[in-house]
Parts: sequence; C-alpha cells; structure tokens
Amino acid sequence: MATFQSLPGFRDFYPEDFSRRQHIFRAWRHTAHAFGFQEYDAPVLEPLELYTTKSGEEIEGQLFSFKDKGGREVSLRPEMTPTVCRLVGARAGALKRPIKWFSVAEFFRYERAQKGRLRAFSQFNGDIFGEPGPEAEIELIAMLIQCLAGFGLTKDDFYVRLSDRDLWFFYLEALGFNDEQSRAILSAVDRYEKMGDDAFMSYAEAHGELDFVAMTKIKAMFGVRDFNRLESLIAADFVALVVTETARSKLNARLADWRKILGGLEAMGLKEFVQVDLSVVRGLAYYTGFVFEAFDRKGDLRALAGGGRYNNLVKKLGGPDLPAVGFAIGDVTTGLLLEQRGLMPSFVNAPDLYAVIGGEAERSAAFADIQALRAAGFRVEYPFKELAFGKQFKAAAESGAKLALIYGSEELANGVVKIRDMSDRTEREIPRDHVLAAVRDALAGG
RNA sequence: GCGGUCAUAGCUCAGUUGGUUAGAGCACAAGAUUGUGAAUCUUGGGGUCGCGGGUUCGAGUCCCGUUGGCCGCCCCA
Repeated sequence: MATFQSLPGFRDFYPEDFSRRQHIFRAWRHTAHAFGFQEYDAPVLEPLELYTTKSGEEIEGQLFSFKDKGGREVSLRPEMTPTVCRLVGARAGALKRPIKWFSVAEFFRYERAQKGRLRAFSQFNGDIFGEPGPEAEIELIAMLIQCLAGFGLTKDDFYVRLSDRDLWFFYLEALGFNDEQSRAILSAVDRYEKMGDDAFMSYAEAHGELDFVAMTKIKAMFGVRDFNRLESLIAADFVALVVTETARSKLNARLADWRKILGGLEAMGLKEFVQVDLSVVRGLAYYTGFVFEAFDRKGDLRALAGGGRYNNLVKKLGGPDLPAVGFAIGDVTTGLLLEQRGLMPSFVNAPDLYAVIGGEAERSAAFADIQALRAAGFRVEYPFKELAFGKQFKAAAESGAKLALIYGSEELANGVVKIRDMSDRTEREIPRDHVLAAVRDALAGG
C-alpha cells in the first residue's frame, strides 16, 4: 500500500480513466462548436469574495478557500458562473452579441463525497449573454440535449425538466401572495418531492396555514407535466378568481415565452426530451426566469445537468446590466450514466504500425523509417530491446497495430521492407524508399 | 457536520473456534522459442493484511481509536 494517496473526493486519472474522461470532453467540445459557442477558460483560483458576493457568506463552508501568502482570501473555483460573469462583464461593450461561450473545466467543492458527487470534478458550462428573450433558452436547451445525445443517449435515457420561477411568482401574485410568501412557497415546492406535505410546515410557521384552495392550486401547478394542462389551469383561474390586469398580462406574456421555447424545441425534433415540470425550482435565488434540469429516465442518479436564466448576476458582480442564461453538465454523473448504458468506449491506445526489428544491425535502418513515419503523423511502436521474432509478432498483435513493418537482415540486404497486414496476415515486400507512401496507401483504406 | 458499512498483491477475492514462512485467479515480467500472432507449460517480481494502540504465549482474525472507500442525511451553485 502506498504511503500517499489522493485526497478524499479527488481522483487519479490513469490512462484508461483519462481516456474515458477525454471521450466525454471531446464530445462536449464537438457539440459546443457545432452550436457556434466559443471556448474560454480562467484561473482556478479566484478571490473568495467573488463567491460570497454571489451566494452569501454561508457558501464559504463548501469552498476550498484559504488565505494566500499575501494575505488575500482566495478560493478554488466551485463553479464557473461568477467567473464567466466577471469575464463577460469586463468586456461587455466590446463583445459581439449574442455572446455564446463555453468552457470545460475542473471545479472544487469542500463537501462530503457521494455517488455522482466528488470534491474535484469537471463541468461543461455553456452560457448566452445579452439575449433577454426565450431564443436563448431554446439554443441552450437544444445544446444541453445534444451534449448528452452526442454520446448516443436517447430520449429513453434522459430528459430535461423545464420550469419557470417568473411564472411561479406571477401565478402566486395572482393568487394574492406577496413576494416573501411566494419565496417561502417556492422553497416548499423545492422540497416537496422529498418531504411531501411537511415541506409546507415552515411556511405555515412564518405566514400561517395555507388555505385549502390555495394549497390545491399550488399542488396542481407543480403536478403539471404538459403545457396544455398548464395553460388551462391558469385560464380557469382567470375565470374563477379576481386577477388584476397586470398580473394577467404578466402571466400571458410568460405563457407566450413558454410557447416559443416548446415550439422551437419541437421544431428541432427535441420535443420528446423536454417535460414541463414546475416542481423544479432550483434552490439558489439568483435564477430569474426559466430553469431546467436534466435527469436520467431511470431516476437512480443525481441530476445530470442544471441551468437557467440569471439576468441580475453580471450586474451584481460589478458588470453592466446584462441578461444571461446558462447551464452546466458534470463529468461524474455523465460518466456513470454512460457506463450504465454501455456507451463508454473501451480504452484504445493502438499504434498504426509496429516495427519488427531483426537485430542491432537492422535497428538503424528501422529508426530512420520510424522517425520519418512519426514525423508524418503515424503512431509507430517498436521494441526497446532485441527480441525474438516470435515475441515481436506477439507484441505487435497485442498492441493492436494495423500493420507490422519487418526489418530483417534478409529484407535489408535486398533493399526492401516487409509490410504485414496484421488482420489478414498477408505480407508483401516494398522498396525501402517507398515505405512512407506504401504505409499511407495501406492505412488510407481502413 | 451526522449515521451505516467496508478495508488482505495493480484488479477480483479466499484465509477454519486466534496458531509455523499469508494464498488463488487475472494482470505484469522472464523462459520454453535467434524469422512470424492473442494458446499452452514453467518460473519470477509484487503484501510491514489501510494506519496506530490494546488483549494474548501468539492477532489478517478479537477490542478501541484513526484514516480512507462506498451508501444515506444536511447541502447541492
């Protein structure tokens, strides 16, 4: 047993693990480029205040924070959102709109590790700045879906739950609740899935029991799973209740945005991935409108991804008033889901070519070709030590190389090299000065 | 921060009521095999049995503590 091991919640990435993570990163970047997003990164270490300003002092308990040698309070980044707000805010005037940025980066949170949650993890973050309308949501939700579908996951594997904090506030306002009461109700809605009716106890303590009619309406609202039902619930309340004209027009405007998002995603053929679900509230208060989360269909994993609109955050962090929507997908849960569904490719590290070298005398000739082939971009392996031919062919086969190049004394005496197709075991001789061309030709076909 | 559970080779595990020098399979390496393939056989390296203390003539085994993994609670940006 080694004396030192990695810190709790941190992972070592041996080559197989690294290749698995790399597979995830590659697919994410591929998708982001297809959607026209630009990649950025920023320091892993940030001023602690960036996070306490955004999330409150309490957040420090969950951070890898410390005082640096200059006495600065600093923290490893626990998320990308404040950082990207800082970057965009600083140059907002000079950036072409819409601003569509993404990153693939590592984050650190001082929390107890659990299934799907570690202390160090990677996330894909995609954000759109400068677009207040639901067009940004369409773009981001479509990209979120593709970030998972790109691995071969389908609508039977995962789905995106779409909710709307504005709709909630406008609806509760129409029911006669003030802002503080509405927040307490939303916090109960957030916990309802886990706690049931007990979730409303803290509301009752602060504001008195909810009356039966209001409770029924609220439960109906977060029980809704399709848009037509949502519309008809609200339409029915317009008839049954005394609703002010402003509350009515706010709600109607929200419903129009909903129609736009759902219509847009349907036109993209993504309807089956999206479910209306107002029980998603997403705890932290900085979300200002639509919020969404992706889950696996079987429901035995933590959330795959989450995001939403945060129109006030850039300004709060010192930038201009800039609307924003974003989401993040984690590598840990995504990796677990891909393993579960057999979509994680096995580690492949096969060279294109394996050079079989007769002896020390032949090594120099082989080296010349090996270097030329490598410079041309081919992956070439050869044995470090002198080995029997039998061993070398075995090594070549185990390496997974498509071709073997044979540098024996007989071949070199004739000015040729044998090129062996490892899959069908056929061999042919080629002149030494045609090796590169012959390899190119042989590998082009398969 | 709280609770449950586990910890023996790189991996998966065995190890009797406490008893000699802690084992197997896989993996890795060498040889059989100095011009042709994933097989087979032989051999080898690799363990302070997570760590520390206690009980005992004797601890991988029992007790306490600790660290770490896994699972759950709180939290989840």
